[in-house]
Amino acid sequence: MAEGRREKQRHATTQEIKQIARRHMRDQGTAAVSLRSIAKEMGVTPPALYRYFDSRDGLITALILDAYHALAEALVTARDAVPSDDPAARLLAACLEYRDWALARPVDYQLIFGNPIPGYSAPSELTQPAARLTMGLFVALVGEAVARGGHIPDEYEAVPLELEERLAGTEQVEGYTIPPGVLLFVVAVWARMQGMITLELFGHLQPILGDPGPFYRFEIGAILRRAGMYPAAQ
Amino acid sequence: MAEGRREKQRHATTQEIKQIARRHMRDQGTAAVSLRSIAKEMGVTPPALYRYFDSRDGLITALILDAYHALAEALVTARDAVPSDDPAARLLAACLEYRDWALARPVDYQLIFGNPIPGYSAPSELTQPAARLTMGLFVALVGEAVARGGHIPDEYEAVPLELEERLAGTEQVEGYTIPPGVLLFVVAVWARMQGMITLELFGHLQPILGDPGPFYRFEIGAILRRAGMYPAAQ
DNA sequence: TGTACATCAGTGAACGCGCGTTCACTGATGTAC
DNA sequence: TGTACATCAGTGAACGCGCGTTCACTGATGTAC
Repeated sequence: MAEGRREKQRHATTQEIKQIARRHMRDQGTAAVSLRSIAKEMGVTPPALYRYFDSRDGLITALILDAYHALAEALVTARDAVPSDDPAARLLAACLEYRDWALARPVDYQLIFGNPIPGYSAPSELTQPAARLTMGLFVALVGEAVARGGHIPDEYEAVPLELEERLAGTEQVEGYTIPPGVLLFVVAVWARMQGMITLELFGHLQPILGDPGPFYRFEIGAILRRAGMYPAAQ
Repeated sequence: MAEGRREKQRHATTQEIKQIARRHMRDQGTAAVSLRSIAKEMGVTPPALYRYFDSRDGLITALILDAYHALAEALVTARDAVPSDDPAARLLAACLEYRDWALARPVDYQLIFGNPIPGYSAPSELTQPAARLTMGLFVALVGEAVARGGHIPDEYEAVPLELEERLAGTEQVEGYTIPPGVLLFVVAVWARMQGMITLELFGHLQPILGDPGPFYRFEIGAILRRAGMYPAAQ
């Protein structure tokens, strides 16, 4: 009887608070989260929320951590929807899900990759491990793709000296060792996704490209093809 | 006597207000700009500021437009510091300045490329022309580089149909016609710069790469080299 | 099964705060004759 | 060169607002015997 009725209730209320907070952020910007307005919507007095979070910052920290984990989970789900004997297809699925998730949950995306709240930033000892989840996932996917006939494009194999030194220190990701070229390649792909998505989220691509979706798929396709990691057409 | 003493004073005060607003944004986040705190720092009562801006939103709009123009100007200056008979070197200079400017004035960068202020976004009829300045500059630089022996990498020449249709509509930029491949290539380069810079600004690259500078230069170098637009070593 | 007690979710009043914006005004600065 | 007038920067009081957080409390829910 570890999880009694009270614990369940408590958990449900906690979730409700976070859910409303996310919606407020979506509707009025990430800085608009306020305990009073959440309480109002729940039909409860503001001090009641202090039973669940010790301060407004505590709530925000929880939202940020949730966002990290939700992103990682979404990527894992997308990856695992593809048979594990086709690593290229799994990698592609994860790359495409990255954008889909960002567009579906722009607030969570901003909590991770944008200035979360004025003057506030989540303690990095909490966010760093969460951030590693996503990197680790892509590193593993590229690693598998390389093992199955893929190859890092030339330019990432010839790592410049000043970069190589640094990368030697971070060779261990998620417990297993990866060559600097792979890590560099992953970071490069990651930055490209990031760039296209933030430009799209803030409306900079639409005036030029209309729907940015085809461009995203084109760019991802181009880089993966150059790495021999694009899934064969069915 | 078009610009009398009063006009000069007025202009100086307007600049002072914006300068303080920028500093407050830098120190406490972009949402922290408040007329009252600016007035306090200037040793003036809050209503006095209404002589210069008709509301808080008006001030923010001015800051955003300033940011666009400052970025464009910085790029032009960096470009023109390189002899015009070396378009590749000019292009590279502009790409590197893009990051330098973002790091030097992160607030202005966020005003352009991030969620400026909760629930507020500048009227697009004002920002769009300003945004075009930057795009136009890169388009022109790449155009010149192509005319001087550069070439768009293969993958951007073979534009997918669904993209080609849309690009046909925006072929005119800054008054002169550009082929879809060039436009696509420019957007791709832009997105890469964007991605690396936002990741760096929010501290996501440092845990992996240490100083992200070498990585940025490496990536820009790689894409420009592949396009035959990397300046010859002196 | 029934009672006494502990736990804990939520209340209601209050605190001090900074915010954008309005209004009628004062007094200095510039302009026209 | 001197005076009358218009312009305009800035004042001070006031408005109503929503905010995070504290505190002593009530009353329901669960637990131990």
